[in-house]
Amino acid sequence: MVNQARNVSYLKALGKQLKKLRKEQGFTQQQLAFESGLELSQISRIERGIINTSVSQIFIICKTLEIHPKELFDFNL
Amino acid sequence: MVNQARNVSYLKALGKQLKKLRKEQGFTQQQLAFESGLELSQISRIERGIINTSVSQIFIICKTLEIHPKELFDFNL
DNA sequence: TTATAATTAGGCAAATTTGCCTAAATGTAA
DNA sequence: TTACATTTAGGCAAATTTGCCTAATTATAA
Repeated sequence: MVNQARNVSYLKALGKQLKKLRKEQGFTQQQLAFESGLELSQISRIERGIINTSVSQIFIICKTLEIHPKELFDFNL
Repeated sequence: MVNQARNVSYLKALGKQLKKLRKEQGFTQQQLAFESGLELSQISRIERGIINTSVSQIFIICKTLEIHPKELFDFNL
């Protein structure tokens, strides 16, 4: 998939939303990484919107934060 | 990412939801593929839940179907 | 400021997805 | 059944993600 189709603006918005929800739930990136089993570097990449992550990781993150995936996609643009 | 962490049940549920919404919007897989610029085979793989697709493709599909990503994740389990 | 926590950054190999292709299987209407 | 539309299936190379690692940068509190 070429870069153009990666929808960078969406990825940025998604990352911003994740960061917001993670903090609301009182998690540091490290805690989220440890409890989800994902890599700290990957959490960071997702929040910065520089990676086009998979829906599985979205599910894993949401389960760890105890939020519904719908919440993570609840943003404009 | 090993297969276990791919959350197959979630991917199956997501695929089922996509199929439901695509039909509600009156699209065939081929139409969705053409209008979104994604591959027909990829649409099929996503709906069958055999692939762990990316959030970018989710955004692209939702835009084409004129639905909010929240709707696509609006299912249980 | 100083020390510590938290986040960002970057490289690399292995794993996985994706587009492209052809073909088979299934569904649908006449 | 027959014809046609739709979906599923599978192989392959290229593109991309992911985990693992170390280090640098930024934020926070004493």
